[in-house]
Amino acid sequence: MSLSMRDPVIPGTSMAYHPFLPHRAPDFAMSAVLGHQPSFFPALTLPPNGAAALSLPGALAKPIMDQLVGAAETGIPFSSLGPQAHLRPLKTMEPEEEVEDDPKVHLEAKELWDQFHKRGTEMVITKSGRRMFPPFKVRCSGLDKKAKYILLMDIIAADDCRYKFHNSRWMVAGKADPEMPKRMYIHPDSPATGEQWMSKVVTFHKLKLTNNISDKHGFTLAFPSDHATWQGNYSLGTQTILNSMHKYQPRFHIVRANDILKLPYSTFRTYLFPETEFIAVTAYQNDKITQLKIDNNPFAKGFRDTGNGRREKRKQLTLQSMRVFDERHKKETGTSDESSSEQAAFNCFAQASSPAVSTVGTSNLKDLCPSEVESDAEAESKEEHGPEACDAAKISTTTSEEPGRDKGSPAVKAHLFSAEPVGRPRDSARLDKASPDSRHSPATISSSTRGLGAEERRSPGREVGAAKVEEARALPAKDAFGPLTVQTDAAAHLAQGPLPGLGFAPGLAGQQFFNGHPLFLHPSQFAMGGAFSSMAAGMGPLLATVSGASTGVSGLDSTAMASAAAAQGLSGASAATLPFHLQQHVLASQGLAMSPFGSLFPYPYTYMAAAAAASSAAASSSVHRHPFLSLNSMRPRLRYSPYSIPVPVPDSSSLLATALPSMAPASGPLDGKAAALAGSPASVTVDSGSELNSRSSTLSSSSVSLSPKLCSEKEAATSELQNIQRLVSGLEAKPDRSRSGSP
DNA sequence: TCTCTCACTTC
DNA sequence: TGAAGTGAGAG
Repeated sequence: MSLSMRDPVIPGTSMAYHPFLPHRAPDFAMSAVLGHQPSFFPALTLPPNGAAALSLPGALAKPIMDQLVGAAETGIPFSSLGPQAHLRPLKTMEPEEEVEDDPKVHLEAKELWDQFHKRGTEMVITKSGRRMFPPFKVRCSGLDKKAKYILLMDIIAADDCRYKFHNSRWMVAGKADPEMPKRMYIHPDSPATGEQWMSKVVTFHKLKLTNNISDKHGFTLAFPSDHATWQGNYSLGTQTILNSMHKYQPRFHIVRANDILKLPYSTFRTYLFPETEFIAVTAYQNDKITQLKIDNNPFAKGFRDTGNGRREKRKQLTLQSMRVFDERHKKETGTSDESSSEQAAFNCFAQASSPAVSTVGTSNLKDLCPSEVESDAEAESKEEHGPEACDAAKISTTTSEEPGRDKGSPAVKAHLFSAEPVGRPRDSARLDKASPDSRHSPATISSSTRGLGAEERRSPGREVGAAKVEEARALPAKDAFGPLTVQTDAAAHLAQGPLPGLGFAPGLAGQQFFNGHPLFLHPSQFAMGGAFSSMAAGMGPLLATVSGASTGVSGLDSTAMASAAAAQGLSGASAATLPFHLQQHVLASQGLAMSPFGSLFPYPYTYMAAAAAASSAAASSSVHRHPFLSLNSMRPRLRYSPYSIPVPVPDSSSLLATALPSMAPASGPLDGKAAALAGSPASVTVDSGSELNSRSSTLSSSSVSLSPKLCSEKEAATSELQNIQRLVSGLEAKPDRSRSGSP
C-alpha cells in the first residue's frame, strides 16, 4: 500500500464514520495505517473500542480498518502502526439491539431536601466553587441493563427574579441579572450500562457552584457569529456559574448513548425535582438554613453545638474561664455561685452566639416569586394564607400521579406540539398560564431526535408525545416517577437552530452561546476510554485543522496540548485520546488561554454546538428570558423548556452518512421563528413556593425564647458573662470592680 | 454583598 | 498526612 495522507479516497470506497470524522477521516486513517504520525494528532491512541467509531467499508477500507482495529484492541499508538502492524479481522459493527427502557428516577435524601426547601434552600457560591449541599443524588431504575447511558445534570434559572432576604424571608428584589454562561455536568462515570447505573446511587456531589464568571474550570468554545448553525459559546468544566441571590433549579438528564458524541442526537430524558430548587448566595442569609447545613453536612461538624467541634470547644473554653473565675470568686467572697447560674450564663452565651433563629414562622421559598414581580405580593399573600394544602401537594415527588403533572401534561403537550414557530412566545405564555400551578415534582421530559422526519413531527410526533404522556401518567410508580415524556421535534429544531440575531444582554453577547448551556465535562471524563472513544479519533481532523492551519490556537499546538494533558497526570493513552476540546479544557483549567475555533470546524462543531444547544439552550429556562422569546413577562414560572435535538439518529454504522444529509438542510440560518420553536417551553411549571414552616426541631434548640425563670437567670448569667468577658480580656484582675459593675 | 482567612472537619 | 470541604467572622 502506498498511500499518503494526501491520497484521495479511492473511488467507490464509501465511508461511514462518526460525525466527528468529517472529510479528513480518510487522511487520518491512512496516515495511521502507514505508520505516519499524523502531524495534527501527535500521540493518538485509540481506546479499546475506538474502532467502533470508524467504519470504512470497501476494498481499500478493510485493511485500513484491520489495522485500526488492531491498534484499538491492543491500545498501541497510531504512531507505531506500520505496514507490518499486526492485522486483525475487521471488527463487525453490529447494531445494538434496542431494548425499550422506561427510566424512573428517585431523588435520594428527599427528606433532607424537603427540610431545606421548606426554609428556602440556599447554596453558597464562592469564587473557587462550592459543592451543593444537600448533594444531588438520584437512584435510577427501569434502564435497559445492557444499554449504555450518559447521565448529566445542569442548573437552570428557576425564574426571572433577583431576590433579597428581608424580614426573615426571601422577597423579589427585581429583575434577574443577565444569565451566566450555562454548563452541563456529565457524570464522570458516563457512559455506563443501565445495570451499572441502577446498581448504585448516582451522585453529583463534585459539581461546584461558583459566581466567578472567569472561572477557568470551564472551557469555552466560541462559534463565529456568522456560523451557519451555531453561534456563541459552549463550555466544559466542573463548575457551574450562578448569579448570587437568584433562584435555580437543578435538572437531571438521562441519555441513552454509548458515546458523549452521540448526545446531540440522542433522546434526553429530563427530570426535575422542585425540592432541589435553591437560591444562590455568597453568604448565608437564613440562619435556619445555616443551621440545617451545620447539622447535616459532615464537613461542618465543627460548628455543631454538640460534639467536639469548634463551637463545643468554645463553650468548653468559656466554661473553663468561668470556672477559673468562679474559683477566684469563691476564694475572695467565700460564697459560690450556683451551677444553675453558670448554666444560665452558658445558655445565654449559647443563645447569643448560636445562629439566631427568628421565631417568625414564615419561611422563604413560599415567598419566592412567580416571574412577575408585580404579582409577587399577591401570590405571597395567597400562599401565606393557605400554605398547608399547597405544600402537601407540592412535595410529593415520588408519586407518579401528581395532580401537578396532570395539569402540566396537557399544557406541555399542547405547547410542544401545537405551537408553530411563529408566535411561540405568546403561545408559551398562554399555555403556561393555563397551568400555573402544575409544579409538582418531578417533572420528566424527554426530547427525542430519533427518526422523526419533518412530516412525522407534526402529527405523528405529537401523538407519540401525547401517548408517552399518557403512559407516564399511568405509571404506578411510588418511589419513582414515570417520565412525563414529551417527544419534541428535534430535527425541526436543528433545522431552525439557534438564533443568529439573538439580543443578548450587553456584555454577554460574546459569551453566551445561544443563551445556551455549554457542555460541562468532568475531568475524570478524560480518562474514560468509552465516552470519548470515537471522539478521540474524531478529533484528529479537528486538531489537524487547528495546528495545521495554525489559526485556531494561540501559542499552543496540539503537541503542546497533548503534553499539557499528559502533564496533568493523565495517562499517556488517555491524554492522547483526549478530544481536542477536552484537551483545551484541561489547559483551560490550568489557566491556559485558548482562542476560539472560529469557523475552522464548521462541521464537527456543529455537532458539538448542537450538543450544547440542543441539550440545554433550548431546554433552559434562559430561553424564556430571551428577549426574542420573552416568555417570562407572561408566565408566572417557566421551569422547563424542551431540548431541541438536532439530528435524527442514524444507524451507528453509518452515522455520518446519515447525519450529513440531514444536517445539510439544518445548517441554514435560523430565524426568530426557529428560535422560538427551539426554545419552546414544555411548561412543566413547578410551584416554587414552599410553605413557610417555622417548626424546626434542629433549630428550636437555638431559638429558645426565654421563659420567666430563664429570664431571671438571664440577669445573673449576664453578670457572669460580663465577668467572663473581662476575665478573658485581661480585666479579671479586678473582680470586685467587675462584679460591682454588673447589674 | 462579597471576599478572604481561619479553625475545624472529612476523606 | 495532606488536600479539600465547611461556616464564622472580619473587613
